[in-house]
Amino acid sequence: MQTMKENMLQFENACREQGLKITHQRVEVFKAIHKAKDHPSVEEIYAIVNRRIPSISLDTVYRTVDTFEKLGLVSRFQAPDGRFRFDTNIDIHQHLVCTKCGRIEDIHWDGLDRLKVPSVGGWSDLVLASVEIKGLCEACRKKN
Amino acid sequence: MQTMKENMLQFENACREQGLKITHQRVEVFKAIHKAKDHPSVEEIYAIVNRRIPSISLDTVYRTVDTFEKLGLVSRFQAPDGRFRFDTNIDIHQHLVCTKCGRIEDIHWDGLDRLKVPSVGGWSDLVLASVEIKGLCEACRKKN
DNA sequence: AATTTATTAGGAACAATTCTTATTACCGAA
DNA sequence: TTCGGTAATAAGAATTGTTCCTAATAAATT
Repeated sequence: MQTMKENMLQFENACREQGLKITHQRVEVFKAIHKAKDHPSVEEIYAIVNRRIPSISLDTVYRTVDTFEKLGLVSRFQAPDGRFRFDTNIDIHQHLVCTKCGRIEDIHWDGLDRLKVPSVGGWSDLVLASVEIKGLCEACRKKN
Repeated sequence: MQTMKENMLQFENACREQGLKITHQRVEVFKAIHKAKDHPSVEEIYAIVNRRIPSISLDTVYRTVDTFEKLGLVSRFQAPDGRFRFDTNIDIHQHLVCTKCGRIEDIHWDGLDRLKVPSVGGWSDLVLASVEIKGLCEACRKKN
């Protein structure tokens, strides 16, 4: 577990290495994603950052989040509703998705790690990219 | 492995059971998905069916494909490019995705079947929904 | 064949994302 | 510290994928 200060340093170093400018916008977007625990969408990140930089444009959030993904600072995946969602956890790509409300939660599936990704004729560099498990979350189950 | 004739019978029976009309459009969309082996998108299905029914609208393909999914005749998933793709194979949800060209291939991951989906506090009815493995397909590897 | 009712075509509407262009601001050099 | 070159940004237009709306059409039932 890293502190926010450590995260910021890591972020700034990654930018310098790549010759990217450390802009106000990038700093705030980075912080917003790191603080949010619920896999925010671009729209949600925008709403958060907008409170600190009212002039920021949605497009900037899109571009910034793209940049961060290329730097390996965040991971991106598609929720079943079709929107991109972002995560500072770039290792775990196993998600629980509620079939009712769409809520997404990270999980760690013990045993899956130990399983070797199968080799398939012709294909190379195979890497397990994402695992999605569907179910009913606590809140939705209680509603019934 | 089923013949197309068997598939058509299964399709027609499923429609009758649900009180759905067996329209020209539905028949052609069904055939198109079954013949295509490459997880066609709506746009691609439309292009194929359009050759047989030039007047068909894109919206009809969307609706039809929705209907088929509800009947359990096809499965739908999201490609990394964000578009829906369809598959007549409704059992296997393990896909290889080429990081270069986006090509998608079904695979069967032996061993994954035997793994029990983990139980997570609060959540219920958990079902493994999809597994995505990224890599480089043969064609793209040869290009390098 | 006529009637009923689901389905369709066509285009408008919508939502998420990307593109365009003039303006701004980061950062290295003076 | 100030300045200039250049990457990054704001704003909104454009694009893409999908869904909605309505009058017209065509399955299935009689």
